[in-house]
Amino acid sequence: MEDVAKAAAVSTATVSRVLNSPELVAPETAARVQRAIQDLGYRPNVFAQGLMTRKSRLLGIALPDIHGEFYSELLRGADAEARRQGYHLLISSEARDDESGLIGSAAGFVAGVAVMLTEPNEALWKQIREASEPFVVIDSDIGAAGVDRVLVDNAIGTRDAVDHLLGSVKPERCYFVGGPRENFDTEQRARVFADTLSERGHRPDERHVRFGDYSVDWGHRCGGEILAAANGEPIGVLAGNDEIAFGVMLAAADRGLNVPGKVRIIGFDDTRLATLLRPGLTTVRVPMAQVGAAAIAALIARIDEPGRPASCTRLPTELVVRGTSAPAKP
Amino acid sequence: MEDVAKAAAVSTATVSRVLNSPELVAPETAARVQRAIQDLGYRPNVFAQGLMTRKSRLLGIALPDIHGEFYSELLRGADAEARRQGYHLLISSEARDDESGLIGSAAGFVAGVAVMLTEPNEALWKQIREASEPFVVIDSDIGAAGVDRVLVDNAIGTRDAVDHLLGSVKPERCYFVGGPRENFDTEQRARVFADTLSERGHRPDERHVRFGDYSVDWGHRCGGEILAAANGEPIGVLAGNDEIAFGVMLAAADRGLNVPGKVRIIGFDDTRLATLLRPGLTTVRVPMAQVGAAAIAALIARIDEPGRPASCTRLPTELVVRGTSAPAKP
DNA sequence: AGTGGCGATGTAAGCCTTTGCATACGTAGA
DNA sequence: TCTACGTATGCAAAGGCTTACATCGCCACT
Repeated sequence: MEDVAKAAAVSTATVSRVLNSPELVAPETAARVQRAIQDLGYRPNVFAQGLMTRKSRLLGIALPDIHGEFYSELLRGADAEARRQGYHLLISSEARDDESGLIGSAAGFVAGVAVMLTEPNEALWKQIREASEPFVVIDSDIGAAGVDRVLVDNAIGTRDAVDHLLGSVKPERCYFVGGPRENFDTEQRARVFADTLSERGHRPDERHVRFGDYSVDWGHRCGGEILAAANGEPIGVLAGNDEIAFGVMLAAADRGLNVPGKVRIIGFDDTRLATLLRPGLTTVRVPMAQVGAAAIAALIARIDEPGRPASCTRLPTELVVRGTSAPAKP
Repeated sequence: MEDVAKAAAVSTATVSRVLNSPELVAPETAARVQRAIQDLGYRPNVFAQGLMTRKSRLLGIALPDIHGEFYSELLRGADAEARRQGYHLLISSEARDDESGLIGSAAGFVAGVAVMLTEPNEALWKQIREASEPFVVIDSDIGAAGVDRVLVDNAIGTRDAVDHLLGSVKPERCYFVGGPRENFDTEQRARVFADTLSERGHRPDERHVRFGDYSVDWGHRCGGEILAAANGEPIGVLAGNDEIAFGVMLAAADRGLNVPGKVRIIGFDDTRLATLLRPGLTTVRVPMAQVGAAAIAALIARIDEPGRPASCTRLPTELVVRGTSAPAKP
């Protein structure tokens, strides 16, 4: 920096000002300094900057698990947005509640953290609240007040999915095969499923709303039980994610039941799998990349303006009709 | 830090030493300082540290594209290893060759960068070489000399796959349906495919070794052409990745050809898709998580010991036999 | 008893920026 | 012509840490 200052015949203070508040410096001087910067290939030292300003252009993102395309899509959107705004993204594959987690160990050198919480986690939640950095929460409804959040609006897609099912299946024949009971998304989807069905005249009981995990295996197993109980009458299944839906397809195949003829299946997430299957899986699209981008955008907004009121972004879900659901009645 | 020093009745220098070179400090003093650190919840300022030591505990990882589980698996392994060694991981979804890429923009505050290069990219390569940080290259054979590299040993898996195919298909009936011609992996796999077949008595021509892209669609299309030319005789296909393999399965299904009866198919990568398909896809497993971990390990080794000779880690691939290939002859 | 050396600790310089305050100059208004 | 103010720039402190060098006991040796 000193070299630049010398080359441009100014003080280091002016060089700094050219970089940080150009409006304070005379245009000709600024131009001269810029040239010197170019010529010497000067790049400010990030550490010194951080030391002075106590800010960094680093954002953390903590996911329950970077696994599968679901999260990679989220990461993709988040990274794109961060980059667009001149930030870098630090990842943590485990939203751990101990020191080894991002929150604990990155404390102090990230400007903020986006945390994805898919299940209640008191310890982690406490740790986040006590951290000094700004943060936003992804996909979690807890700790609602005064916290920036980015959510998936499961209601829209779920409602549409149920109505789509009801186009060709009786309400009593509709099932929801969810993921883990504690999972926020599954929980919401289950509730909206039940509510929508109730509005349409049939309150489903616990045999119609099932919880397990997000695996093909669970879908296969649960699908088998449901089909066994259905006695061949056409049924509709809304799954908690695409893998479960695929499991249900497998269960139907086991019994030689045609999909969508005898069993209409709708997945959730619209992962790659949904497009690959034959017949193509009707599913509810969840815009993960947008969720990631929105989270980063919200985080940066908070960093730039700490006093702003807490935001809550809801990204819409959307039913994507493919081959595993009967077409709506004409 | 000053507070800690005061609380432990030592100087800040001693506090620093306790943290960085405990062997220089008397055990009792160290204990006293540690207590003070605990009590006051002191955490060293990363920026100040970086300013002094010109080092950071940040590692960059640049991928061609963080997309799909292939890369997310890599990232997972890399992050785990980085965390284990007390580093943080900065991601870049695009290994761009301009300023906006990780290499350009993170220059100066990462201790090193792992770059994944799946195709030749002169500009990026040049940029990397000129960067001041240490770096390791993933999956790329270029710029061989003096550079740390982590590679996938495609040979083992490809050879095994070909031999597996030859267990029930004539050499003239074996095909390779690859991804992009320039892609390092596809290129290697194609070569080993051809070599192995040659050793077994049949040099394949360009009709038997095809290039396209890594998509289901290409597999479908190319598989269709191959099957059309095969006149119903049993054939074997080694695909450049699992998606292509799936495309070929689709092509077989179009023609009502049984898999593995009439068409034996082997994929590459062992992605989730391979386990989900029915029949299960025989495929060559590529240990992506290990690749990521090895890359980070190599990077840290280089950082710790800049003078060490360049390393080259080769992770083995392994044939995983499932349902789409005929069982080997008894 | 005197000295050399070693282990433990303190002192203070320096790492590179940012920024509050001071300075210098020029201009407009009185 | 003088004052007052605004604009462009410089000066220097501060930010938290590491580390070379200095210091100080203390023990072992001559």
